[in-house]
This record gives sequence, structure tokens and C-alpha cells, in this order.
Amino acid sequence: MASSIHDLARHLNISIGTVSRALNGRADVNADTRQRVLEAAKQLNYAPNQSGRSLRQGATHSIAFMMQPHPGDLEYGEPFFIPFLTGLQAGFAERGLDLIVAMGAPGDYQQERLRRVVETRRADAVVLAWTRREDERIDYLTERGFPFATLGRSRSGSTSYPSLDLDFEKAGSEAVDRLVARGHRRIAAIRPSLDLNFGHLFLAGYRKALRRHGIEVDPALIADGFINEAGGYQVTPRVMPAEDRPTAIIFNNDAMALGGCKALAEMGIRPGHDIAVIVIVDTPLCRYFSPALTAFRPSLEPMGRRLAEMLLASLPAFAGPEGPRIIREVWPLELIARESD
Amino acid sequence: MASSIHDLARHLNISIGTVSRALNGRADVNADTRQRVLEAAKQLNYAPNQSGRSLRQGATHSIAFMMQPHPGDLEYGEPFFIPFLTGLQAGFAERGLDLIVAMGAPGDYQQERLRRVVETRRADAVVLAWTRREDERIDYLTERGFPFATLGRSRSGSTSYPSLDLDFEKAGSEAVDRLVARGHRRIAAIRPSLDLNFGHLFLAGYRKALRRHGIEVDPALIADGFINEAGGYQVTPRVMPAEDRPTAIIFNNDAMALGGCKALAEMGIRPGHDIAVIVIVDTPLCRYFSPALTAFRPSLEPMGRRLAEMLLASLPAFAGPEGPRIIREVWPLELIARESD
DNA sequence: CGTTTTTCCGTAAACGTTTACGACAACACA
DNA sequence: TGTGTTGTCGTAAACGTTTACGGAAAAACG
Repeated sequence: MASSIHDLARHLNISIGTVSRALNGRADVNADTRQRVLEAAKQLNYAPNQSGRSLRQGATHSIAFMMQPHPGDLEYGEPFFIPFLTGLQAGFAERGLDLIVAMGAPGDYQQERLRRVVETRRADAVVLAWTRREDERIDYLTERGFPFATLGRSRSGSTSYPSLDLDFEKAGSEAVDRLVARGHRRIAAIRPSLDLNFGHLFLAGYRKALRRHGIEVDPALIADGFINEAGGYQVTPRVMPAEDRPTAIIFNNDAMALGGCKALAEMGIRPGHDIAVIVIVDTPLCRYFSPALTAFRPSLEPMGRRLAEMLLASLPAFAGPEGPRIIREVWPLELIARESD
Repeated sequence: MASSIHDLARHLNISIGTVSRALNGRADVNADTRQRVLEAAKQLNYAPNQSGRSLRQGATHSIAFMMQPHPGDLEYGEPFFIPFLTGLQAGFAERGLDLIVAMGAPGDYQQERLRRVVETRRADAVVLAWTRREDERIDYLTERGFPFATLGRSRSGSTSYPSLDLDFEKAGSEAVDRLVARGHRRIAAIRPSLDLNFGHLFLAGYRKALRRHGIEVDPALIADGFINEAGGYQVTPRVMPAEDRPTAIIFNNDAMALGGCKALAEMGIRPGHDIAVIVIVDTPLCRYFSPALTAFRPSLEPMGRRLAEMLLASLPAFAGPEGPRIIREVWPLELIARESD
């Protein structure tokens, strides 16, 4: 059915070795021969069998992005996703690598899927997202010596891997600054209950800024819940006591913000009127919500592209002449002022 | 580094053939031996090298989903995506198949990427989305004899492949019925300008329903544009003439609807008050938009799961004892009444 | 006990590549 | 002419599996 390198060689009356060398651009092949091989390859539309190549070279020429829908994403759709992936794939494609996104079932935290990818050598490296403070995936990969990069930092695995993260601490801090400048003193914070690292960073920034402004941190104004709309809906009322209510809320996640706003509305509290709302990571939903939510926006597509570069720079096979190096970056979030604060 | 079947065999003092047979559950291996092999495999955490397996078996054990972001998706995020993929991956995982999402750059219509996947035999079959009326990808795959299934129908490639589609014709028709029942007579329709098949189906349903109600189809009330927010924004004014304006609009796409509503708002026409709006494919954005948009909702996760089943049923290697069969289904869309109509 | 069947396992080929190695011819140089 | 160099190509091994085949031992059977 599909043509192999043997067909090509037979068709040209030369050996498969020469065909392979011609195709791979090696120097020791006559210019004429190379030309003939390339033409014949196009004509028979031959492309080397990936399994054969991988087996021989010990490299799959593909990078796996471990993607794990959270429970609730089925209704939500995770709009964060496509722009980042588009950049990531572009960054790898430039170096001839395929991006494969490896999915698991929602909620099972990838460990099993990750092991499969690594142990069956389906990819040459992996990209992790949703990093946790203590992340067993990172521990596993470092222990196994398998190359990877992360979107987000972690305390696991020291700092011996490339990582690209957003400055959630600064964003949390800036959100407080902005609210305080507008006269707010009682500011609530809502974040995911998982060990997700950005939740910790955000809260650190929030706390620091409050102290800087001489405002005492009130534990009653901090809550966490499931990282989805239902989580926000469920947990928001907890930071809205009957008396001495907060006048502002910062949500660490867009889905939680939407659920939270629903809860507020049901309590008769109008976001943007009776209470100020700021969201840390902007998505299209923040823009279309009513009132449009003030939010901090990441530049996802460039981030994807950059993380691909960073991972490749750490791999001996792809690093430049100066050798592999570990790059770690923290990117800013840009405040998009809208109507909700 | 990574352990091979040879290591395992040496460790157990048996031949690699026996190891392989034990691992693959063949009958001709002693129960004791099998037990020992399985334990040793777990202990050395051995998993068969995929490249080796694929090469020998001529099968990659993976299915490629061709995903192609449209221009504009970088801001939009395509929320359709994750729920469908989650179901798709679940359906394949049950049969031991990996789903790999093969991405290309935005806008270049996959043909190149598809060829690469097929010719380098990176997957055993592919799943196509965004089918067009005349779809060169389908032509290519049928001509090449490469197995595939589609989300959406097409006129290409006869009907010799499994396909799962939504009943856009019925939805278009029901949308008109609903609007007419509420007293509307001048109803505009906006759809994507690409040859996307669902755009044709929608319009057919729209036309049929109008005629059924004795309403003449006015070409001035039908327009098409880019399938994104900018497209909707740009094209909606064209169906809003100064006199004899439509009192309702049906959008064939959520992103276009959001852009269209923005254009309407700028013209001083309030969706849900001054004009009725219905969207054919619901996404979370329709729910959160203000006014919340009445829309037709697909059940994406079950669709993904079902399409996986259907593709597998068409493959000799996975079909049941009754042999492979081509299943084609059309699923209904459920009307979610909200505030905009 | 002899013969047949069954159970279990080892051997070796094959999948499609890439690449180290060596061979051969042509050429340059002294 | 002899020696070394360069350019080009063929040969064959190797990557890690799976599997057809055959054989030896054990079991079943008469």
C-alpha cells in the first residue's frame, strides 16, 4: 500500500542507503542522484515511516502536551487552551517536531497517562500545565530523567527544568492596589482549593499588598473552592457575612468568578454596582459577561511559542552550539479595565 | 536507560518470545511464567516501546484528530472543543487507543498536515471536523484508502465513511418556527462564508420553514462572513436596512452572534428588546452574554464518545464478529430558551 | 509401553529506517 | 607510475517488537 524506501530504491535502481542519505541531506551523495531521489519521492509520494525512523533513531520527533480537563470543563470549555496550544505547536513545528496532545479522563491528574507516554516512549519530551505546589508529575519526570518543561512553577524537582509562568503574585498585588486606590478596605479573595501553584502565588501577592496598605488580612475574607463555576458559586457566599461585608472581591479564576457573580446576584448584590470584582486571568467570557469583568490578561499565543523555544533550548539535540541551557521566565499579566470594579 | 524486552527476558532467564507472549495475553504460555513476567515487568517498570510495536504490527495504536484553529480563535478560544475531545478520547481509550491531536497553523486548512500524518503513518485513522460541502481532505483520504470518520457531513467521498452530524437543518427550521410563532415575519440569517457544510444545512432549514409559513425568502436578509466575532460584527449591518428592518436574526455560529450583537448595539438596536436573536450552536458564551442568548445546544461529550465508537466499528481490526460497518448518524440540537428572543 | 496429543517455550525472521564502514573509481600530486 | 585524496555508493547491522514455526517435554490415550 504505502511506499517504502525499498520501493523508491528499486524504482531508481540504487541502494536504500543512498536514498536515505539523499533524503536526509547528507553530504556524501551526488547532486544529480539527490535530485532524482527527491523527484521520485515526490512522484511516488513517499514519506519515511515514522515508526521505522523512531525505532532506529531512538527519537519520536514529537512532544506531548499533557492535557487534563478538570471536572466542570465539559460545560465550560477551557478557552485558555487553544491560543496557548497554537503558539506551542508553532514553536515546535519550526524545528520539525509534531505536537501531540495527550488527553486523559477528566480529573485523574494525568499521572497514569504520563507514565504511559514516558514508558512507551511515545514522545521525546513533555509539556506540563496546571503545575501544583508539590507536583508528583515533576518528581516523576526528574527522577526518570525525562525531558520536560512546565507552564507554571512548582516547588518540586528543584529548578532544573525550563518553566514559563505568569506573575500571579504581582497581579494579586496590583489588584489590591487598584481596589484600595478606589477606596476599598475590605477585599475578599477566592482561589482554587487544589494545590495549584498559581493559587498560592496569587494569595501571597494579595496578602503582601494588603499589609503594605496597612490593612489587616482577615481570614474570613479568603476562601477556596473547586476550580469551576460551581465552585465559585458555592464558596462565594462564605466571604459575604451579614455584617461588615467586603466591598470588593478578587477571583483567581474566571470560571469561579462567573459562578461567584451568579451567587452574588442571587443574594441581591450586583457586581460592578454593589461590589467591585476583579478577575486574575482574563478569558473571552470575562469580556462578554455583564457587567464586563475587569481582568488581568496573559498573552497566551506568544507564551506557547516561547515555552517551545525554552524546552528545545534545554535539549542537547536541539540546543545551539553553546550547549543546552535551562531558561525560566515569569511573564507579566496586563490589566484590562472594564466595568466590574 | 529505559528497559527493553531483552532486559526483562535476561532478568527472568527466559526468551524474549515468551515474554512478549506473556505480556500480550496469548494462550500458549504457562500460568506461572506469565505471573512472573507480569511481576517483573511492573518491577522494572517495563512498557513496550511504541515505535518497535508499531513497526512490527503496522499499526500505531493511535488516532489523530485534525484540529485547525480558525483565524480569530486566538481571542475566542473555541469552547466547543474540549467537551467533544474529552468524549472522543474516552471512546478510544476504552479500546486501548491513544488520541493525538494534530495541530497546524491557524487557517491553512490542514491539507498539508493531514498528508504528513497519513504518509508518515503516524496514526491508524483520523477524525475530521469542520467538514466542508466539497472537502478535499475527504477526497484525499478516500482516494488513499485511509480510514477516517467525520464530525459533520459532506458531499465529498460518497457516504463510505462514518459520520456524525448535528441536525442543523432542523434547528434552522425550528428557529424560524419559534420566531414566527412569536409574531416575526422578517427574519434575517447569518452564516459563515466558508463552504462549511453546516452553513448550507442551516440555510436550507431556514428557507424551508419560511416557505412553509408562506413567507417569501428575501435575499437581502441573508448574509455570510468570516466565522469569528469580527465576521459577525462586519456583516450584520448588511441585513439591517434603513427601512423594513428584520425583527429577528438567526446566527449560525456563536462567535458571529457575539460580533453581530456588538454591531447591533452600536446601531442602537438592543438584542432581546428591539430585535430577537437566536443562535444555532450554543456555547458557554451564549449563556453568559447579556442578554443571555437563546440557542440550540449539542451534547458534545456523548457525540465524541459515539463518533469514536463509529470509527472503530468501521475498522476491520476493531469491528465485532459481524464485521465492519459504516454508521452515519444525525443528532438533534436542543433548544435552550433564554432572554434574547 | 508405544503412540498421539497437548502444553510450553525457544529460534529467527520481519517491520522500515539510519548509519558506520568499507569499496571502488576518479582524480591530484610528486 | 605509484601514492594519497576525494567523491560516491553499496552492504549490513541495529533499533525493539511480534509472531510463524518447530521442537522438546509432559500428558493422555490405546
